Amino acid sequence: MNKYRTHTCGELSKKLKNKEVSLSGWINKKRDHGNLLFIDLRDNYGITQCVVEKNNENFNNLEKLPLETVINIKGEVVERSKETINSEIKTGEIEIKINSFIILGKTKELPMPVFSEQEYSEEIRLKYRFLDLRRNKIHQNIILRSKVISFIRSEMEKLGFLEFQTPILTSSSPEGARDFLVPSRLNPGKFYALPQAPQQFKQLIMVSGFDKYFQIAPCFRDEDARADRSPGEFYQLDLEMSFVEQEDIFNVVEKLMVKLFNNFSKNKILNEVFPKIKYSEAMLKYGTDKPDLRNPLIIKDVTEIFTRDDVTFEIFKKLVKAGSSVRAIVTKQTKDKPRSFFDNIDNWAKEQGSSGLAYFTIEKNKDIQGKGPIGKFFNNDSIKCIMNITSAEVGDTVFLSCGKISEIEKILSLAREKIANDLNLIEKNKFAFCWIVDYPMFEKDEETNKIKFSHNPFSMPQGDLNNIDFTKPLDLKAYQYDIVCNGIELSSGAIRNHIPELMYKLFEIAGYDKNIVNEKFSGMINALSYGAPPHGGIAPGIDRIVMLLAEEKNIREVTMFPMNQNAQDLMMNAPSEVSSEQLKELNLSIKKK
RNA sequence: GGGGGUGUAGCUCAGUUGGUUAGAGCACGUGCCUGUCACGCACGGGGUCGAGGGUUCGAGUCCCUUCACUCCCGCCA
Repeated sequence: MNKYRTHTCGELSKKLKNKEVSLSGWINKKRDHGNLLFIDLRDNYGITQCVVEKNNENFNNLEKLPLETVINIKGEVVERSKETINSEIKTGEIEIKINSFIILGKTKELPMPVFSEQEYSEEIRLKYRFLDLRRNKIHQNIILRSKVISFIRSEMEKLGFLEFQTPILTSSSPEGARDFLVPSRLNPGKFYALPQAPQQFKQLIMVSGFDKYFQIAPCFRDEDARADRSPGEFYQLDLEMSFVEQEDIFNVVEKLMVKLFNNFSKNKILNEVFPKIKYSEAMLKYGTDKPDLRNPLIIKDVTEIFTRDDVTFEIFKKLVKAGSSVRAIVTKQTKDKPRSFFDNIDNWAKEQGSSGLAYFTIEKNKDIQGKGPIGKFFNNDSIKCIMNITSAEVGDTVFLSCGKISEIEKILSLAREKIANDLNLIEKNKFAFCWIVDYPMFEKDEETNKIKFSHNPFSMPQGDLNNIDFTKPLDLKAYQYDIVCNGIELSSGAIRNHIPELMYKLFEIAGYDKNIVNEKFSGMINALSYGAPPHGGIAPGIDRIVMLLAEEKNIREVTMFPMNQNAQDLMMNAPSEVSSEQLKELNLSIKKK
């Protein structure tokens, strides 16, 4: 017999009544009646109530144990009387009558309670993560994460994918996020980089003829944190397939996501065939390439209204003349909302750094008229024209933003979310997936005015490969796609460019000459020159998938040992200083400030 | 790099217009209590009010600086 336990704290029932058992776990909670003491013993599997009476020789010692002490108890399984059954817990029909106990792990005074549903400061949670992780909600989140990953592995294997590991120490690449660098001892002055994704390796795996690859891959990017973005490291379901077109990738991922989300959540998937939205359409209708489709609000372009003579809103008219655009969000039947509702939104928009949101409500007496701060600038005809474009009706409110397209896209995208939340328009408990497709190959850098890759430089441009018009690079579309759920970008992927000449040409447009490409992407460009199959893939973010399934708003809630916003591990004290010997070996010196 | 929020007991928080000795719940300690499951009751210990400076007869409260955590912008092929 194992000296620590015969059973776990989650499995005992009436079937074992009157049996002698041994349990080990943490003291979750004590209820001390003076002559009768209840101890809730907790382990990974559940909670079992243990009871001891005054006449037992262990009573006084057990009474003194602080919460979270780890003990082993030996005792008898007793069926509870009807009135004392606790239906909240799995083992609620029995309790253990304690005969003896041993302390296995003492505890100091707790910096944070384990038995409590209160929220605690992030600082204390991260410093004492091992205590935080004992708490039920996050404990279950981490278990869910484990199950999700197993599920994905088994599904991928069923689909014929092979799992491979790729190097963690690799080379820095000029595109993309900041790299984490690792100095090389054997090669003084040179550095490895941690992979931002196994991008080149997975393509090399295809060139090596393995056909279908996947990996639960760690990715490292030295960028600032957000609620849905861990600083430093995160995990992707990285996958790549040979001899495929875009639709083949969609098929695999769509089916996997539907199976996964149906298996791990009760929330309904709104469209099991995910809608495909062109990038340009997404930017127009939602102002972002990661729209939350649960949100019914749609943005419309109404710039033309402000070229009409009968519209007298001179501020916007002047801006439009100078090249600005105007776009609108319409809220249904909001004419009776108090003034404060509208002003609130306008003020909020100003706080976001925009010039605010102009608005008027459509009313009808004899004629149709606009009511509200800017209502008077529009007459019956011009309002009808706006109603026509935006599908607005009498009683609706029109919010307007005017400015450079990139600016109004940004503010209206945020306003869509803000207004929908204020009006409670977002269907909770639903998953709304979509594909965003037809990304542009290039975009203009707003600061330098230079042309750069808009996403992945390894993507295949669309069109007849023998006859691509490179004279208008900004018009080039790529076989590049994102998958989005509830406004969260889950992953992006692409059909890759496997033709070296074409790759050189595209890099040239982005300002990298052949020599740089040969140097920076030597492994890949070389491989593509020796018979590369057409291939493509995608890499859904594991952390964000689990976050959606666990219905958490913050990625730390599904990450076992996360870093804080400043990329520090408060529990392990990372990053930390290193000895001068270590620095010397690496040929490094620290610049004093 | 920039903007917002928060910071008071081990933990979660309250603290009015600047005014006596800074409070509550949980945790901890002591005592009472034989059926609780957020057990109950009584008593007790515990505070650099994030730090520094200023205004004032008087600062947890007002002003300035700064630090920490967090959310957002930038950044994230």
